[in-house]
Amino acid sequence: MSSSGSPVALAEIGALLGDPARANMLLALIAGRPLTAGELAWSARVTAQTASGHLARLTEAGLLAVERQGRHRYYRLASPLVAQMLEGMQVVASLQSPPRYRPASRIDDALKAGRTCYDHLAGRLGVAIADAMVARGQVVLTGDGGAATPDGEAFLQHFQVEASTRPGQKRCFCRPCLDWSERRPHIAGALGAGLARRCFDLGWIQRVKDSRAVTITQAGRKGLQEAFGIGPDDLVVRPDLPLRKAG
Amino acid sequence: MSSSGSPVALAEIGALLGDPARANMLLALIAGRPLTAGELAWSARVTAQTASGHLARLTEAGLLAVERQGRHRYYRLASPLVAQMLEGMQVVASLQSPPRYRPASRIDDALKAGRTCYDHLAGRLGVAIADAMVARGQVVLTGDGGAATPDGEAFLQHFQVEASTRPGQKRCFCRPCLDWSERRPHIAGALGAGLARRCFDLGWIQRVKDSRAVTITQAGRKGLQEAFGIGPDDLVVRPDLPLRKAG
DNA sequence: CGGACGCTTCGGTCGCGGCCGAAGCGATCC
DNA sequence: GGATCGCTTCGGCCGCGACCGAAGCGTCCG
Repeated sequence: MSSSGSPVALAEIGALLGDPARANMLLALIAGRPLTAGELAWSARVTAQTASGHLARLTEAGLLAVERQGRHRYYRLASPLVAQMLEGMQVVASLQSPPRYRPASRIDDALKAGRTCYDHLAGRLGVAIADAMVARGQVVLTGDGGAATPDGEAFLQHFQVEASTRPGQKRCFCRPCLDWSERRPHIAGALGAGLARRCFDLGWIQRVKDSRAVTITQAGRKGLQEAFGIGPDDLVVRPDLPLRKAG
Repeated sequence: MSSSGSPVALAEIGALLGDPARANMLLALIAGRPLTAGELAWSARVTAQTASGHLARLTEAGLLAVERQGRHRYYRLASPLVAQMLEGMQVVASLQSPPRYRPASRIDDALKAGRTCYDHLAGRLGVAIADAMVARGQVVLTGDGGAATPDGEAFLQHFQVEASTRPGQKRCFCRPCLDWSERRPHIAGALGAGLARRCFDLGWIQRVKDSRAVTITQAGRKGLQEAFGIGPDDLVVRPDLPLRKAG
């Protein structure tokens, strides 16, 4: 009854995300692969009946979409906007007070290692490429923009990246995109998309079925080393924060 | 304990935003003006002692920053990222199930009418400008990019917008930015910033003190009509959704 | 110095909502 | 057909946390 947009609605979304079980379910779905109610119950560490209630609420709120298939029900995020919202919250969450628990991550190490972010690369791989190009003076990234240097344009031509390098057209050529898992920017825009496409075309990376994760092939390791100077060390997924004691 | 980034952290952020009182406080602060604990208590419709507890939690979580000034304590959002996160959630919230209550908004009508979004214009005004330029074939907007047409570049030169129109440099020249109050895109990037700056320089719009809201001057109404063909009707702030019954 | 004011801390009440066991329902398999 | 499986609904328990009254603390004023 008081302030802006829709105070009630915001609180409702917040309350929905405020329960650990529901948060776990949503995070499990952020990878893009539809999951059954049972799988989501497992990943939220609750019984099937509890999960069922949560899923009903999330679906009714429009955050999830559901599809029946035989005796299974497959749930997925209702829209990319939901994924985007979750990533925005993760960014803020990761800025929070220091260490904390450090819940060991598992399946999503694949996503941290490398994934697509719509049409460009993110995760450890995406950030490594961005770092390499910046370090070599091929690309400049600012707070909310970026550009290729003459050196960079030459490299792109040689690397055969297709991205209307003569910009001013169609879409943003180069901009930073904050990476929630690395907490540092990777390259988005036409340049990011062109780089990603070229890596796929060269067979350096492959999509994981039904997921946004990508894996680096043997050829990819060699190629990334030669083209960008990215070595195995640059592709190691580090834990969220350094451990106090070794595990 | 299961999936990605930081499941616990996400749930904590969600729980923080899940309480109507806290959501109201954050929304009251999204305008950018620091508010005292008492003002926030009022806008959340709770007593001072209840508000105090909420504010302590929000501050300790790193969402708010506080500054003592005499016997007052001024609270503000700790970072633009927090505002961004809230706007992202509002976008999702506004996509939710149909009408709902429609809590009458008041003070924030000013924000809906026109505001700055970092360095460019948003709200009804920002969207009206974007619509006008698109309709006149001066600008093309795509899902995540955009560009000026030759006609558009001529207009910008005539309108004396300073924005390294020869792009490829520094920052993204033109991209759409989803407007939570209008639910449609306005123009961001160097072009958006240049347009905003020019409107300020011409005295067409003025910043509201300590707020992101902007007001349109008398000269502005005339100028917007002449330069963009934006009439009074285009600047009317419509209710969140059309009313069922007229009020 | 006393009093008003802004804000926080403490203590106790109470209701919302998460949880699971048991039961119900539909689909699948043999 | 019966057995099994995936999921949902129902009912009851229980704990967390939002709320306010009262009291405490620091600041400003006359």
